Amino acid sequence: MPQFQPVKPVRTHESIVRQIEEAIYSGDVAPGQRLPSERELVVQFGVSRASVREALRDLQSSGLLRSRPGDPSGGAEVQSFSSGMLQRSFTALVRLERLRLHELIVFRMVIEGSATYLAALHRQDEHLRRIKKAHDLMRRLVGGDQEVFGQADVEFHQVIAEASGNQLIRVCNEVARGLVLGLIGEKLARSSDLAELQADSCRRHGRVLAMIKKQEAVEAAHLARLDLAEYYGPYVDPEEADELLAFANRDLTAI
Amino acid sequence: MPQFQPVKPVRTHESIVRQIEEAIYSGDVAPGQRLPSERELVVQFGVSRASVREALRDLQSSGLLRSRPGDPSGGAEVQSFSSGMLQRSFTALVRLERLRLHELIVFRMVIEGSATYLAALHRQDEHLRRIKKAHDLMRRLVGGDQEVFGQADVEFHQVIAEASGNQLIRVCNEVARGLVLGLIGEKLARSSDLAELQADSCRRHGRVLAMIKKQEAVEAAHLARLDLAEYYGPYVDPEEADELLAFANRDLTAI
DNA sequence: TTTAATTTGTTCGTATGTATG
DNA sequence: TCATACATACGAACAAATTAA
Repeated sequence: MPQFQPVKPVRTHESIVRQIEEAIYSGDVAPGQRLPSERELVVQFGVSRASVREALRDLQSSGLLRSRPGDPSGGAEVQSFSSGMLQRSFTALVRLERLRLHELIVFRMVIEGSATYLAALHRQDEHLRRIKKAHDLMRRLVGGDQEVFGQADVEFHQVIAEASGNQLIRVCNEVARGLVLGLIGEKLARSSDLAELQADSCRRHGRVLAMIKKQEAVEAAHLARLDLAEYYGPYVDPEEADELLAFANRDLTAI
Repeated sequence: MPQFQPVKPVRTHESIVRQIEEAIYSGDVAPGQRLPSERELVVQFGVSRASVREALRDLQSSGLLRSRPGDPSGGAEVQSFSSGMLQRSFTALVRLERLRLHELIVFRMVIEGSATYLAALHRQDEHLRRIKKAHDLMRRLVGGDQEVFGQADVEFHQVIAEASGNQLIRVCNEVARGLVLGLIGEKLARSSDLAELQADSCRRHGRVLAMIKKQEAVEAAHLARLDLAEYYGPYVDPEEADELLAFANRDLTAI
């Protein structure tokens, strides 16, 4: 007897999604290029307009396409990767599972620590220059608007993540940062001693920068984790804050 | 003059998606519960069925809903979180950016190393029992079918990730493993010296298990990274394999 | 086992808003 | 201003699938 495989009915829009996905991933249509118009796809796939639209909606939801009305230069545009889709998935995890801030910060420490470690090893002069530039900007902005200061802060971490040379780490870092700020961003901006927080942050970032410059990777990662533990510690329970500090110092306590 | 904010036209399906998302995230409808039927939603939202369907398609694409035809007990079912949506996002990153296997393995080492570290600290007896059980099963399956052996292997890593107590790390570990296996899974299954590979894997896993049992977290993480570096090393360029080994030994070389 | 009811899946036709030349 | 090509949205209808009487 032949071995039959279980089948499940394949929906119209699903096979459209699969074909378009494959066309994108195979490089048949590159980011920036455009698909045929909906009416043209109706002809090519031999299905109704609604089915084509549902397939396109699926692909737009997952960030691969973007379409807007009244664009005569073609149909939906293939998008290059953006962390938006990942952000949405992680947000679903955080909100569905009711994750605690403590857990997000541990994850952030894992990713940022590794990013910093790799950045210290692989950094180019150009990276170092951009990190230093972001740090200088932060120092000049101490005492000012938290929104603006935060942008320089983000740039600092972003360049380090880039310098790690690992896109998965870079993207995860970006997402993790967004998740944490989504939970306590407004609380942070309304701190009474904002200027002092900013100054502390600058000092700690400076120490990380120095270790990256000296290519002392383990210590750079340690300081990066410590930075996060101290920065976000006030927003979790005291015993959780202690656990964050212990996790930050993991390598040193082991020696 | 008042400060006007830029606006962008909001699509019909978008505001439907937002409302349903909010209903899910606020706990108004919990996973397992069902939304009203499409025709009922048409009435409630006051839009056409096509718009409702496009919104539902969006939410199904992001994994929050699932609907199937002919179920009189209600409409789309709210799903609990699954890593499927994350897997899809990461796959898009890997394929759009043409990521190399080396990069995936480094990411996997970061996550699995941290998971193992945390597991060694937080493990309960129940975790230890399940890890040991998975390891015993692996040892019995050496020399057998790689598919079956692989399942026990996955269980081993899965329990460790659970024992870490961090869901973000657990999910990332699951996804990262899927990505790597998606790239070299079939290559691995067709190895000539499969039994030897499996035996080596068992030995290394045993060492990790011993360190988790002794709660020596740093060494457990080190061995977990080393396991991956040695296991996947043959599938990347020689100099990349050396880099993986160096990354695995990072803590020890620093001492 | 059959039937009826309810649901999603799919199609067609039509009308409208929007951007480009 | 107009013509054109596009996405957006609506309404009605039928097909297919599932469940329960």
